[in-house]
Amino acid sequence: MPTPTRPKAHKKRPQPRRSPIQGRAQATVEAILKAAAQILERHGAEAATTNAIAERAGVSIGSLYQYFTDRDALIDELVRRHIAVMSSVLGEALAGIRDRPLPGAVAQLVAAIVAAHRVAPRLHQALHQCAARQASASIDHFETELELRVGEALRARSELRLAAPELLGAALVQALGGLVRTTLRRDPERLDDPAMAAAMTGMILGALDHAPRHP
Amino acid sequence: MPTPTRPKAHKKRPQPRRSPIQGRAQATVEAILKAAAQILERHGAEAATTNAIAERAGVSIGSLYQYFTDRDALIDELVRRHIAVMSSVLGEALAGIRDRPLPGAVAQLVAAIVAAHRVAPRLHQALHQCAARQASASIDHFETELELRVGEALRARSELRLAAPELLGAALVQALGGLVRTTLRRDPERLDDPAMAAAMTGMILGALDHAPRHP
DNA sequence: CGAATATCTGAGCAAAGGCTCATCTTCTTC
DNA sequence: GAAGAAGATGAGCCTTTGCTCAGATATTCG
Repeated sequence: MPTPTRPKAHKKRPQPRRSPIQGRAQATVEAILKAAAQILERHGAEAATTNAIAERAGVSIGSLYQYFTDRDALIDELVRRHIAVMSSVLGEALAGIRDRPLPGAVAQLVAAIVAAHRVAPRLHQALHQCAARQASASIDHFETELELRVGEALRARSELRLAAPELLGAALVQALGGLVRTTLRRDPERLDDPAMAAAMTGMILGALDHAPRHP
Repeated sequence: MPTPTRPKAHKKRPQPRRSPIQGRAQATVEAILKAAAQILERHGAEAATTNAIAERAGVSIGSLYQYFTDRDALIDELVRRHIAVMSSVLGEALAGIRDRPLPGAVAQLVAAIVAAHRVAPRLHQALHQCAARQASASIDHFETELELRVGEALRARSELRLAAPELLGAALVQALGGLVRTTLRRDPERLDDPAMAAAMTGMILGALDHAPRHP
């Protein structure tokens, strides 16, 4: 975590908030973010009021507003960190995938997507519901990037001769994402079911089989 | 629409609200529901306050609470109607699917799911965000039912010898649902792209190809 | 018509939540 | 150790929003 909480310039006021300099201020900021994440995970989006966050963090409401311009800025920072973690998990889980033969690579992709969504599923869902515009946009951006990466990877496998690898990549990521999210919400245990992973890899491999190709 | 707005018995008060008898009362109820749907579609979940709904409906806030115990009851009724429409569209689009050979049947299933989600995509999304507990539960229940239907249909095709048709049916519906919803949110036009439908049918057919089977 | 019933009205209450600011405490620095 | 900067406090302002209630208006029907 390089730059801890530099307030952002988004809506109207550029950065009317203080940056933490002393150690205790850093600790305060971390406590606030941790409290927010905990409340979101355990009690959902509606429960994450600024007063509740400050209370759980053990700081006064005034302190919270000394480092975050408003509630949305706080949520934004949380989203940023959450995405960073997911991104790193994803990156590691995807290592070396280019050099593997197709079936194994697909299995690895499935495992990677599952692993990324398992980082903090309830937080993930709560952040989605938070409806901070910037937050939703950030999550969207992250997902789009993953779609592009998969699309490129498919294009790189020239032996497949796919006519529209980008579209297919997006479709696959969105479909798997939907499946994983629904499963996490309704029956998290099920995500460990090997039959689930098998169904997912089957879908991907099958989609590749049936995809339109270049002549 | 048989029973127009009979208030529901869910939380604490059984049905402390009036049922419309005269024609104008019916009209009031319809106006309220229509206004709520319009606001949800055009301005999203947060904009749908009870006061805003009453104002748009051209009735006083008091009238609204004469027919709905609270905001959630109103949302619930909206969800009920929305699901009824989607369900009927789905039912029609699925007619005769059992007697078609597999590839055509799959294409028909894809078309049906797309058609159902196209009924009122923005309303659909807004209702999801509304977070009325009962509302989310109703939508979930509807989706689960569709999953079961697809699962049964797969089991009925005994020539496929699928080991776990129900699981596969659920996975397919959830994956397609996720894909369709994301597409509707990010780029609704894309849903008309034949390549999209092709990708979806490919995923399904492929998943069937690769699915584990009975001996 | 007139009573009874049904419908409608909208000012405003109460609760909730985002956020400010005047004030106090702690730390740094010379 | 004194001054100024950084950090922390929390009562409470202000807005929003769900919802009530006392009463006005409309409809039905003998």
